Amino acid sequence: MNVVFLGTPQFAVPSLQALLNSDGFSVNGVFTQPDRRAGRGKKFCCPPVKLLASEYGVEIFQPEKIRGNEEALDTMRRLQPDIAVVVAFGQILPEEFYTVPRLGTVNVHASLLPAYRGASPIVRAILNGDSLTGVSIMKIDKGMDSGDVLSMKEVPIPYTATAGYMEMILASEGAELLLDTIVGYSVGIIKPIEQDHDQATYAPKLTRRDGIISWDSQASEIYNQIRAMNPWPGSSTSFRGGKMELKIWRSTESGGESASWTRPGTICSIDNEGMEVSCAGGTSLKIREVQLSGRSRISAVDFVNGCAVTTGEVLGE
RNA sequence: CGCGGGGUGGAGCAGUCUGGUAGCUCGUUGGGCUCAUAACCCAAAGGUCGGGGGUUCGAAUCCCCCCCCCGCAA
Repeated sequence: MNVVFLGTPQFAVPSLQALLNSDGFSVNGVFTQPDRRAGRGKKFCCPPVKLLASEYGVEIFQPEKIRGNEEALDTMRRLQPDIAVVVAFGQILPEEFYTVPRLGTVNVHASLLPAYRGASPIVRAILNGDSLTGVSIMKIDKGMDSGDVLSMKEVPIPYTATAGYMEMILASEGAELLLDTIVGYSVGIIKPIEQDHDQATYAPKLTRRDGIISWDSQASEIYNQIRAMNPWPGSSTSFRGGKMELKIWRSTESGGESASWTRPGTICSIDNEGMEVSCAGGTSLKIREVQLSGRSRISAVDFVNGCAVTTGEVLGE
């Protein structure tokens, strides 16, 4: 079966790899985002999908925009795919494009649809403290992740999981499910099922603001935020009147309690595991790993020793 | 040529502007105190200050080159 693949970041790599490894499929072409100047020094940087595709000698296309692009449409027709697969491509496809393949175009989405439609389903699930998520394979339609679902697989979210970790797990689960699904779909065993649109929820793209910690929240909420914003954008807070910008990479919910009159953000105790910070409602969170801007990640203990942190100092101001 | 921060005993930092062979917290080792302790007290070990070159009587500190790490921005 001929396949055209559309994807860009690391999350899409396992799916492409699975298709390339499978005997039943022939990847005729790969669409991915153009190389961007990115990173320190603004060097050109290839999308991960491009690197993998070029390793296998697959034809690569990097149109700036697919919408309204006759050349891209002609290319798609020329490749004569039986099916197209989209995994975190980063562009909205026009109808005349995704309907070119005989079997249409399917998408791998990292949530149990219709929950968390949109750009960052994994992060939002962790942010909300969910213990269950999954991957869905659905048909692309005009809406945002609103197409008919072909298959889903549930995946538990461990209590300590970070977004980066779940992304890795879901990428490989998605790849596995993708292969089974398009095989089943192509022979007619799997039928598309319409989503319950009334139940849809949305996962908007992250901004840097989502990483700013408000200590006036429950410890559990901040704990989830710290996991969800790892590895990007990280959870940050200011310190010592804004002279220091502190990122918090790892915390544990010690179940500790702080006096309810303590101002949120106050470092109420320090021991050889980290520092206990008071949060809303008398809850507290143990900070274990931090990073000062311009420096590497260090343990909270090293931070305390190096910067002469004392109890009573307040984070977030 | 995107902006910026940093590389100092095992760890994390100060000292660099205003040159004079290095300091803090923690850790390590030994000893003491204690019923006892990741607590407390005393002592010790441990650094060619990222690398190279230059200026100087003298460079962690000033000048030039290189390597590595990180934050922002994308």
